[in-house]
Amino acid sequence: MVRTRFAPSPTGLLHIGGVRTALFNYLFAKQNQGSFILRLEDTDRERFVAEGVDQIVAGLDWVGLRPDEGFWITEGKPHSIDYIQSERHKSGIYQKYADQLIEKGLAYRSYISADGYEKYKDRSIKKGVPFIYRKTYEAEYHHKPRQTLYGDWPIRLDIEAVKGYFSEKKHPFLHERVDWDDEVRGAFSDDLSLMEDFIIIKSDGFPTYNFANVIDDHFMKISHIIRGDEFISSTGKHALLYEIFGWQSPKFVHLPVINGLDGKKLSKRTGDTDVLDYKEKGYLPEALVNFLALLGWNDGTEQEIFKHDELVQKFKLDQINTSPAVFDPKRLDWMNGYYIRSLSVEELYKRAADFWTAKAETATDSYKKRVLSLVQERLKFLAELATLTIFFFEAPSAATVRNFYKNPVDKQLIKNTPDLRHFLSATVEQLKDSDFSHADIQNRLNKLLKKLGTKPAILFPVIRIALTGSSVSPEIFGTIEVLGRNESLKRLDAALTALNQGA
RNA sequence: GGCCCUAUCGUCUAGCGGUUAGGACACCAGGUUUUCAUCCUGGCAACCGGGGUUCGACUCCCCGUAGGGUCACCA
Repeated sequence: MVRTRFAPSPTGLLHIGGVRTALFNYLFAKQNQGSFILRLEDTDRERFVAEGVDQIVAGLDWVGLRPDEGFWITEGKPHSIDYIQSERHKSGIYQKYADQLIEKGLAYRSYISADGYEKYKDRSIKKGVPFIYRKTYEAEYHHKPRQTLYGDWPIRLDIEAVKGYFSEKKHPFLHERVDWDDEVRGAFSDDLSLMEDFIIIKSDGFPTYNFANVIDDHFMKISHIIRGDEFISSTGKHALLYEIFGWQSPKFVHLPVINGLDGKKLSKRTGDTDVLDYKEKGYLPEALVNFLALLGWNDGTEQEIFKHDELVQKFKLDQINTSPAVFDPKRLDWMNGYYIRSLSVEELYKRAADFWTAKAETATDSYKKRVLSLVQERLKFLAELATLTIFFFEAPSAATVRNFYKNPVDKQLIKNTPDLRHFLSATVEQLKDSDFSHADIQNRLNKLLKKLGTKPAILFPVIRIALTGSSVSPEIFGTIEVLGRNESLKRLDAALTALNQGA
């Protein structure tokens, strides 16, 4: 039975890297008809951010990674506290197993203060020796208030004792090293003499990550630990703990990091913002998911577009890459645009509901849908909708129109200086009797082209400026059609007036 | 610094001893009645370096080099 977990710490927001990790856990679980579990690792009471919890939940919900079990299930269902470490801590489970280790002589309460520890560390560094804390230092360090209340001092694992323990058991390797396997990178072997007596219970009584992780993964029957590769270096500690407790270790899977375009760790500047920022900018969750799935994984073919179900079906652990990937926002934009283009207008209309300008509010649904179908192919993300469609809801100002005629951007309009007034009035004349269907507009404008003896590259920009107050817009016939008879003729006339006033 | 990981176009990547080193994004050029976009066509562009192993290495091994991770009472 495959059981994976995503175990974020609410010390900040849910970022891109976290979503990718959650995604891979989710995909692997779903593919194997297993369970995807969401666990909250909130043992760091000092850096706890309450809003972080809601944001993580909202972020996962938005990208559609619904946990099967966890401190949050789905909307409407109650939260479960069984997956919140601070709540589990109340049951005394972590302390229980720490006490067990103390009884066996494999762990000890460490009476060295954080300051004292630092002193030892500095001393070692000066000597040029790696700093590896051992129980023997305890004797050297006579801290006065040795008999303090329970819980005031941290508990450390006694590595030397552990070595002895496994040595007595004639374990083939564990008295010297811990061996473990990574499903994507292969065998690892960590030298125990290089592992310090790490803390398993902090002085505030809470377990450390290294300890809580092992206890929880064991009791939650996690089969595969899929996490970022920053955890590779602490996995030896986890593997050792599993051996000590005599528990079967889950499989370890470490994912390559995601870097920014500058090759360094993702930062705010390079795209690692709150996932919900992507929602606000109008990225489609399925596009983000598709994009993220391809960061560190591919199915060996040239396919790049994978629908949700396809990802679930095709995802393979052994196809995960070992080298870091760079988050390229342009590629995301392309993929998002691709997904937007593949939406039906009806669906796009639903998705785009929050992205219209204020002026668009009064427009009818059908009008907005027609506008949408005109701009759909040029949207990279929904937040672009407002600026791309503003002229469909608001006539350009006389000054803007005048300025575009005075300082044209279009190449042909710079080279040639048509009689603007004549062109505009001829257009009005030509369109006056049109039924304003796309075909008829096209037909009439083509006739006009002949009549004026000019080229599309000259006439159309002239019309475009009058209609949109811009040198950029969707194709001209469609724009006129959607704008409709009244508005089109009105704007053409207004442009004429603007020109006369400017002269 | 110790331990560990990684290394194919600018980017995501295919390759798993013999290929004209493939695809996609980006970029450039041309085409689709005008712009931008879409779409189509074409182009530019890569095996970090040095040793081995081998008839033959992008592929395997070693050493460099570069980048990254980690050395917390953070996860």
